[in-house]
Amino acid sequence: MALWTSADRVRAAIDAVVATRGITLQQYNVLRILRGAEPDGLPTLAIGERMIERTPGITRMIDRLEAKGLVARERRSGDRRCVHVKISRTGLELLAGLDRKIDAADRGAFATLSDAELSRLTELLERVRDAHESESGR
Amino acid sequence: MALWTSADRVRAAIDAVVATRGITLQQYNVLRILRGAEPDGLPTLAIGERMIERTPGITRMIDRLEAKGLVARERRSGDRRCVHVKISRTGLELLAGLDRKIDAADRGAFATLSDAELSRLTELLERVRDAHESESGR
DNA sequence: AGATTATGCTTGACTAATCAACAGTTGCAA
DNA sequence: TTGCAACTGTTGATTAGTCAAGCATAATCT
Repeated sequence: MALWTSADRVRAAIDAVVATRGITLQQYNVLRILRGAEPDGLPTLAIGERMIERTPGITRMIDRLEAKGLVARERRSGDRRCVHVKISRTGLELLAGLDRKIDAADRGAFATLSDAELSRLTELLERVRDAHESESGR
Repeated sequence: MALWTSADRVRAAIDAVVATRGITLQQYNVLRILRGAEPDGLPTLAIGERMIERTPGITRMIDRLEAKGLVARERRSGDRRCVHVKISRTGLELLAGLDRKIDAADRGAFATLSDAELSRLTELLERVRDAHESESGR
């Protein structure tokens, strides 16, 4: 319970920040992933692998992001099944405007912990997560 | 990120267990809360306070649980605005059939941590959560 | 080569969560 | 006591996530 409620509190705090620019936290995460994949872009499913959502959800989220002009789809030569998704200039600008605020909110969320406590927390959480690696298949 | 992904992994593990009885994790949590409130039952919004969800979600979740015969609504004398929700016999039986499996899944989810590490993790998480108490209003 | 299987993504139908607005009830104050 | 505000739920509309099935393309097998 402590795990779920604290995760939700932090989520709510960060969500409030990204909501000021009209996107959701999940969409923000996708944009961040795509920024990290510049300038090549990433196939749709490769984005999904780094996220919590299932495949069809990714397709529709990309739909919404594309409708907002934040990303672009592109069929490449080579494997024509793949759809490469690239973040647009507008998308990059949106992220740039959000970076500092997110950083502040993130820092604020864990402000009660010292640096040492924060690393300890991260370490324990990663061990819990990684223990599920094999079973859950992700 | 470690917080979110580990929370989701644990959620998925527990969710898989309750899904075997046709309910969601949130519904399971509501039933647990109501079992804890026996034999009085609880007003609808009081359930919401102990959960992550917002108010309208609670109403509809109670709708679904009522449709399955797992809970019952009852207007009490006294404050006629309140709707008391009580878990039914069927609901209690469903929980009873789930208890051990949930317990096992829960234990399994954190099996990589020693008891001391688990208490440390809980303590850190609670501090993160409680730090948001004032701002988020819950 | 041709048939079969696997991959990558998309769509449709369904379920669920959220926001805004509402109705009934209560409390409080002029 | 009456009128206004607050509280407790509920509903409608919108948006989003999930499963199952489908289409196109690619890889594999004989």
